[in-house]
Amino acid sequence: MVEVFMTETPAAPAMLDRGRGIALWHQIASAIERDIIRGHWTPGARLPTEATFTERFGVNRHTVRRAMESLEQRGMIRVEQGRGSFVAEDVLEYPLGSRTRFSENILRQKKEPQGRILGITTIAAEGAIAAALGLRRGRPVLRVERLGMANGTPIVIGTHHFPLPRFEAMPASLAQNASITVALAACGVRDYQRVRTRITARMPTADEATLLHQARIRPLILAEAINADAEGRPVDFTLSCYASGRVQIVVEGE
Amino acid sequence: MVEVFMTETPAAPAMLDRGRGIALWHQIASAIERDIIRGHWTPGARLPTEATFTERFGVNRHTVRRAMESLEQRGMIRVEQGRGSFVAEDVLEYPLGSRTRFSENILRQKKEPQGRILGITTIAAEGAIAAALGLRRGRPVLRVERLGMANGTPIVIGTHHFPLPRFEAMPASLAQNASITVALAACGVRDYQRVRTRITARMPTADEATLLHQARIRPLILAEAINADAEGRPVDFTLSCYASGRVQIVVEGE
DNA sequence: CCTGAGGAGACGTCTAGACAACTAGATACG
DNA sequence: CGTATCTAGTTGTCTAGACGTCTCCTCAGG
Repeated sequence: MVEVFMTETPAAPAMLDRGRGIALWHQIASAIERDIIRGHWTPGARLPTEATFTERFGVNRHTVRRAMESLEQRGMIRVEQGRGSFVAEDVLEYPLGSRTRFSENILRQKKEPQGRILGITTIAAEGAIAAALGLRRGRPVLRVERLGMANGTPIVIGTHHFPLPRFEAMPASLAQNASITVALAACGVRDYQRVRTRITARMPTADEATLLHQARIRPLILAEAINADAEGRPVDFTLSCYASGRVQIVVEGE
Repeated sequence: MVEVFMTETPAAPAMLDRGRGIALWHQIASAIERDIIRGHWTPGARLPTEATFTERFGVNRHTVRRAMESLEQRGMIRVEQGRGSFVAEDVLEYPLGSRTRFSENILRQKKEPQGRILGITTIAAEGAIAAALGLRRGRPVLRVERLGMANGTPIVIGTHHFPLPRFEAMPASLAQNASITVALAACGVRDYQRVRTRITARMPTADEATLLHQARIRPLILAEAINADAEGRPVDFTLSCYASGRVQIVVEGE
């Protein structure tokens, strides 16, 4: 996770009004909230430590902890033992339906979708991949690893599998536009639909945690999905890893 | 409010497992929760004091306070400075619509409606009463004060005003059945509808607080309503006081 | 170069005391 | 009999210290 330390000083100790009927912890919470709303710290940014706030506000550490607790209770910040406190980030709602499209999902929530191709390799389809795509084991498939982002914030790592040679033109398209939908169109698949999605969760690898800008202790949401073309032929078998702290899967009735 | 002190002892200090990785405050909160769920304390009952729990569990008062705070956060209990902690009570949803009927509202939420007539007097209609009922000032009206309950718990004090002599048979009916709807039917009004409802809030008098089993610091929700018969003639002008901690008015579009 | 251990930083828990603020009940006075 | 005051009970706030637990980074050894 990208952690930002702002240099501007937030609310000064002078702001605290002892004996005015408003608890110190409440004043401190309000001051921190004001700075968050004012943009001193952006979503995801790490807040100063308890010790720092203790010094700044000139109060006991437990008083600061009481203030932080109230902010966390309101969903404004996130406190993690051993790591620090962070400004809460918006949780993205990610609907999974028959016509799931990454860019559309992101645009619908007024965010800018971006994609970055992490790697393209050709592998032999085995096990679940072959089964899902209806291929004989050993047949070649194009494996595309893609990082999906919303407003520059990593959201999902998608590992796609496309049968070859049908989709051999994919790499050329992806080189110009990191959109799976556009690349599929370039290969003659102008429309496709979700056949099935399976959702589970697991802990991320170090690389996945780094790519998704999340703590290694934060689980991933995994979605295993099959997409088919208009004729019902499987075109894509995808394994997606979502940053669980930042994405919430919404499964609607189909 | 009726406050009940159970004689049975809840979770004993022996239940606490120090050094087992589960925080003491969490164990205490779970023990209290278990006793609430088990029925040791009924909704509305006052819980033992912080000092009592401190003794029972053999821990510091702040540890107990941390446990109580977590229970309050989950809506399981209600903590009031200077008074004590109470088991939270279900909040009754009370819809106000064109066909508001006390008994139907209560039954719809699977509770047993009860009524108790507090008093019946004849007064001269003045001010708002005369205006609302379309009467000349000074005309006699029957004033009926009624306590509405759900499962024996007081919900509302309703002060009804019925024009005389049209409703002179009301007392006889109410003597047998404390139902306003039944009494109106006995006087020939088989159906009626809400004309208008005005909602506001105020602090209760000592008597009202006692009747509604609530603290004097807890405000009342007031509803001022006019009901009319099928011909549109006003039949009832009602002032209702609802226990705000136990009732939530739901106003639907008409 | 990779892995493990150690140390430093940061939050979590528990104890303890003191005083503030609120509430309820009892008592006294008009 | 009603009102005001006082006292005791109960929760709220703030301070303070000590130690536990988690995380991350650095360094040393294989």
